[in-house]
Amino acid sequence: MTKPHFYITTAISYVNGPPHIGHAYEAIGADVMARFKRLDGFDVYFLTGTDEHGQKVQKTAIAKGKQPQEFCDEIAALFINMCESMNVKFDQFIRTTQDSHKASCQAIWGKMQEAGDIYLNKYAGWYSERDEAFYGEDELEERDGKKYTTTNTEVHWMEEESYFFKLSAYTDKLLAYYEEHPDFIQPAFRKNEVVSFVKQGLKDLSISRTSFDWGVKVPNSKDHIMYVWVDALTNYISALGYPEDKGGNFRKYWPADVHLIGKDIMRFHAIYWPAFLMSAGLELPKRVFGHGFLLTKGEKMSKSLGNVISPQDLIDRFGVDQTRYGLMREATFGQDGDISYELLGNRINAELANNLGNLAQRTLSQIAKNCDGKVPNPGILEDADHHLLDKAGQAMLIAVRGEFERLQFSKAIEEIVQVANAANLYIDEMAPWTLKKTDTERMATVLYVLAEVIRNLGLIMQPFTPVAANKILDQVAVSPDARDFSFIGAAHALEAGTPLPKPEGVFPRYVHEEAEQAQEKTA
RNA sequence: GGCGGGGUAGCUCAGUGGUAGAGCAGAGGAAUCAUAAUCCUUUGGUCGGGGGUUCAAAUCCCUCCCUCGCUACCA
Repeated sequence: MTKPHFYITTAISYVNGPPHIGHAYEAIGADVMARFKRLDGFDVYFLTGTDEHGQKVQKTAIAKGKQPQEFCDEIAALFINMCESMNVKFDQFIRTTQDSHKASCQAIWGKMQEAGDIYLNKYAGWYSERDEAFYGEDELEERDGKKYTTTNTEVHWMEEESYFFKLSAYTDKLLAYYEEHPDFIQPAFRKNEVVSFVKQGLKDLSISRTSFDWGVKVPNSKDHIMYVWVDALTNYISALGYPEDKGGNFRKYWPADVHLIGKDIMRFHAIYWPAFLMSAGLELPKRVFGHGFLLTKGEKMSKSLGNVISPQDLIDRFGVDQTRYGLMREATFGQDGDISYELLGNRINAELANNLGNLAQRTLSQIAKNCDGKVPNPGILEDADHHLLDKAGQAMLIAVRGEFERLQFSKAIEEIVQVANAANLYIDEMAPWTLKKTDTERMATVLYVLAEVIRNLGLIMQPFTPVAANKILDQVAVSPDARDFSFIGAAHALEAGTPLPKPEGVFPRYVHEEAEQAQEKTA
């Protein structure tokens, strides 16, 4: 039986600076999704990488006395390290300076040209070198006979020969596509924005430059290089081997199931990219999902405000699993979310340490002490037992899967937390510590049911907290080859008598700095 | 300016005509297996302002205020 395929991508990160929390957030989101799908029986391909061309990169490199490629190598390494430190397991890290990528860009360019969608003309306008962008007259202000952008960078009038893409020809085709594929753009409110933008009518797009040379050469042209979009967006297929497809990955994984991107680049993925693909006669991705940004105390993070929370800060403070969980939990994916050390710390303590971690610890330590350190032998199950087991089995998987289909990670976690809640309620009602004195058989049954719930929780938590979830599974002696989601539920329940290792906490409480300081004072 | 979201408990949000809800935070209690964790109870809101329709409005209509997003070539 062949597995269904699932291809997920993040945006490729521009190498004009080291990774920040936003990059980590997106990478973790994609990784959580990829892990879920792998565990749920899919053949997953997860792509991320870096966008390395452009005038800004070239200039920054030169300013630092480096060759552009050398500079890109350094920054790309930082992004790869960030993924590793966040336990983000991609299948490929693509870089747009790879030869294979360049060849792919030239191939899709050729296709678009064959379709008659590329023509040569002149692009003229007010250009800011620092921003690498043209500005409209209305976006500028004049001082001392010079023109400046609102961000206070000087602009010059520039005329440049440029290849154009006939985006205007795709207005109706795109609108029809959105209509026929209502889930193509998500969240839904982003779709509305895109549709209303396209409805205004689209202008042709300048897709080449001659003013610098750090980019992919336009086929059969001496001095044109491709400009951003054709180059950057093509990574999603160049990574799969388009056009030769020697490894068969393109055939296998394209079209992508999800392009996971930031809300700020929605337009490029929901308009330009589909138009390019239509022009080249290629299939369109199934879904483009724009996530929100992370704010802190309601404000954008910025160096000048001094409120930057870096990926490394979070790992140092909370740990990798906790950081992944906290980010996926605290914000609704698709909307902006507020994070702070306090919010994340509270969330981690309330849900991971107190609710889930302590549930495992209190159950397993009772088993260790009172059941000879083996999976207890259950007697006849009562209604309450069945009820809890059902809730923690297929029902939980189905509910969580439903949330994953919509990339609602926070809601998925809510479903899981509810099960842990129910288990805490159950353990208090059953009070196995009392049964120990009155009815050891019933105690064994209760502890068995709880161990089984913990097994299911360990399984379902793997996408979010891979290391800790697997430690939990180790503690209930689940074989490494019995950890995908097909093992959730009663059919693969724990076997009585299986020896268990000594229990150990997996989600330590986070002690807030304030509390730490207070402790030092009293000490 | 145009178009589109929001404004409900301290915080995050659910709730589209019929006695105001959840989680977290706060308060009190129970229990003592456990990571001072858990469980129970509980304080707390003229549902942005005003007007209207209705037996009845957070929910429908009008108006005003506030806030956020989109409004093309940095990514």
